[in-house]
Amino acid sequence: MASPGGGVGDGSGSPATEPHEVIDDLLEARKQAVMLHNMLQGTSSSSCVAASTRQLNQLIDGVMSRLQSSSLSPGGGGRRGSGGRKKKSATAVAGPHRRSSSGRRRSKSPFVKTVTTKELEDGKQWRKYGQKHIQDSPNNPRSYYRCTHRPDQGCMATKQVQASESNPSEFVINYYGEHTCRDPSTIPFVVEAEAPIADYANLISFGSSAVASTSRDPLRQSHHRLMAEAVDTTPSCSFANCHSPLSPECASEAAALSSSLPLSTVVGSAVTTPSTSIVGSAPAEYDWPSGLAGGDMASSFPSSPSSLGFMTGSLGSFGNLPGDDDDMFGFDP
DNA sequence: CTAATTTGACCATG
DNA sequence: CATGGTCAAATTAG
Repeated sequence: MASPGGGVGDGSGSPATEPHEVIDDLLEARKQAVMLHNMLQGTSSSSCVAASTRQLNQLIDGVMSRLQSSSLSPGGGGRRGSGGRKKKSATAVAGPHRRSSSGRRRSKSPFVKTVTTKELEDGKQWRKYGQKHIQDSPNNPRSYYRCTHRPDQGCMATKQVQASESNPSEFVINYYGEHTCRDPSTIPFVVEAEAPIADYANLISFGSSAVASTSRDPLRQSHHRLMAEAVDTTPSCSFANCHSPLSPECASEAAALSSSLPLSTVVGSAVTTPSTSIVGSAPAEYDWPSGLAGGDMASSFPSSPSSLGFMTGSLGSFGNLPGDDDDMFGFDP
């Protein structure tokens, strides 16, 4: 059903929660996430072992309940057409054009990365799906691309390419979303994740464990491992300091973690061009295209290490903590 | 033939 | 209502 772009039939029921309630929940969730983050980061050796498990569970519980309750529930079906699409001249006319789309607008700086470069190649495969003249620069139309693997892998990454007004030889590229696809040719590692990973799944997946568990996504075998990598910065710290004598597993798992760590962190090398300036930002409220709610965006694959130096954080939704830590994203020029 | 692009229409948001 | 993002039929390229 609900295949991307397909039927998406009705936007019927669904009580549509009040926006401020949503924000409220999100704020609360964020607050707790911050606390969680602080706990993980500021592991004063004693508090690590003592306070940890229970309080962490409580916090995560709180965050999850907030994220799952009221507004953000995946099944709620608030997303897509949000009510009713009206479809003008198709229903019975059967004219040359049958529209069943919903143009959703993206304004509000979303999870976007802006890159100015001369090179259009970035190592990924994009399919152009639109082009528009925009007010901003009438001379240079904006082209809309999305990942080629969207239909088969559900990769929701998109980008907008536009020639720079000031520098016609350069292009301003906006990247939206993250690649959940993988290059079939360059699969660096095969993951046979089983037992120990489950812990991380619980730890990391806040909203997604519940959500993703019902997902019909066929290729989420390796998610856990990858997610573990994505969050590496924080938990590895706590693991390292924790080294509780009670759990040898902790150490071994930490080792496993850190060993897989560099994979996702060091990739920023072969990006695209010698000189690219990145002006990216990761604002607060960005509702992913179909991520949390749609249930068909499967957490995150870092994609092929050779091409993507950005968007490695699966926790991007929580990414902007008020402090100064955007280390969750691998945005390092 | 299949896959990618072009292009105009549709539609949500401000 | 204007603007911008997306869809999908039609067209072109491989």
